[in-house]
Amino acid sequence: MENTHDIARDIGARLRALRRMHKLSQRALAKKAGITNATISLIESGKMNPSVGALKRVLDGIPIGMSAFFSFEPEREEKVFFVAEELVQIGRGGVSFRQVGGNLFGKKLQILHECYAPGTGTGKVKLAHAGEEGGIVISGRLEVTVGDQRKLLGPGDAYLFDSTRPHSFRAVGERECVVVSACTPPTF
Amino acid sequence: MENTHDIARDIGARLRALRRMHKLSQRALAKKAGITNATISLIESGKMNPSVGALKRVLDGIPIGMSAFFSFEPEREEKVFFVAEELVQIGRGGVSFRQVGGNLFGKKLQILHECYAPGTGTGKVKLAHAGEEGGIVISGRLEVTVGDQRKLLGPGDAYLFDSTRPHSFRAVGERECVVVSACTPPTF
DNA sequence: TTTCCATGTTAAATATCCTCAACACTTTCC
DNA sequence: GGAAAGTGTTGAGGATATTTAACATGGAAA
Repeated sequence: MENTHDIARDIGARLRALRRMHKLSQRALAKKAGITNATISLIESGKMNPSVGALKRVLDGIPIGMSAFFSFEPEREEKVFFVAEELVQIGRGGVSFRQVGGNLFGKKLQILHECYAPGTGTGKVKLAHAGEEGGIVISGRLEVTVGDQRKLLGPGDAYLFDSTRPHSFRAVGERECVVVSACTPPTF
Repeated sequence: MENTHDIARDIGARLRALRRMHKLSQRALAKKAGITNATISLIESGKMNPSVGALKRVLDGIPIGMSAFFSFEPEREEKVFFVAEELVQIGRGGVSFRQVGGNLFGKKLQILHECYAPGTGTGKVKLAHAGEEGGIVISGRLEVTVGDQRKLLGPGDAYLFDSTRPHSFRAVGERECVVVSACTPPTF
């Protein structure tokens, strides 16, 4: 459980890194943002939780969008190849999600190797989140529901839609169902 | 110039739409988020600027990430399902690319069902373009070159990298190689 | 009808953010 | 050296977010 304090420190670290990356002093940024340098100091040192409005004004001064800010992370060496065993397991129950890349912080693309046991799925509650997602069925039969549309897909069939539409997945038939899917931006 | 009030109303509208999409009452969401329903009411009606910490906790209750929340926008109607025959053929030579969705104008995600005849590939010239791409090998063996790294991938193995790095693909061995890949943004 | 439970809104009190002003420190320039 | 202007940090107080506890409305069941 991530508490308010952790969030503040996370925000602070991101802001400090970004500000330095743009070669701005706290005062310079504060002036562009229309707030005081003290606020920026407090935010960066993780000593307070800025309001969304205040953060927005600061980010406008850099400039960077809210969405980009929250998917930002200081650079590191990138891992490119992943053998099958390295795909991290993030599913549970009858559904198994194997993700390419362990930490997608700062990434724009999430690719999953999904395996549904017969009759299992994402549950009754529909998912809905920002972004776009799609996939291709490799084997088995997958029932996909998007908004009020529903369709049964077999091997070679595919789907692609805006993730803000409520959606759910369920494997039907007696064989397990394998799907390769992609999301942008990552949602887990 | 966007002022604090506009931001508050924007946040409120997004949150209300998302909450209803997930069929949660203000109180139900408040309980999951660990805050009071009054706060959610005030946020949704645009009467205040929540702190980032408070917003984060609310979004955790939905759940949706910060980045996704700020890139969220209302839905539109479009084609979602594609049977195998509808995947448009855009490959040539020994390589066949079957794309999900015919016209990707305005889309952020491109998903391909790729099939390489033994020994074929994307050619000697390395590709390099904006975006990010990844994929999972379904069958056969694929040699992937990214920058000065090269690796031979088999079924279940995967790759994920920034597309600005020069890269190329080639099927090796005697069997054909099948891969499901994704790009954001689309590059064809 | 009456009661009950759920919804969203709001006033007053408390907790927190944000600013103003000052502080200590370093770098730059005479 | 000393002044001047830069850096980030902190205390006190006014401004604002958040809680507590109530209010008003609406639908469902008796």
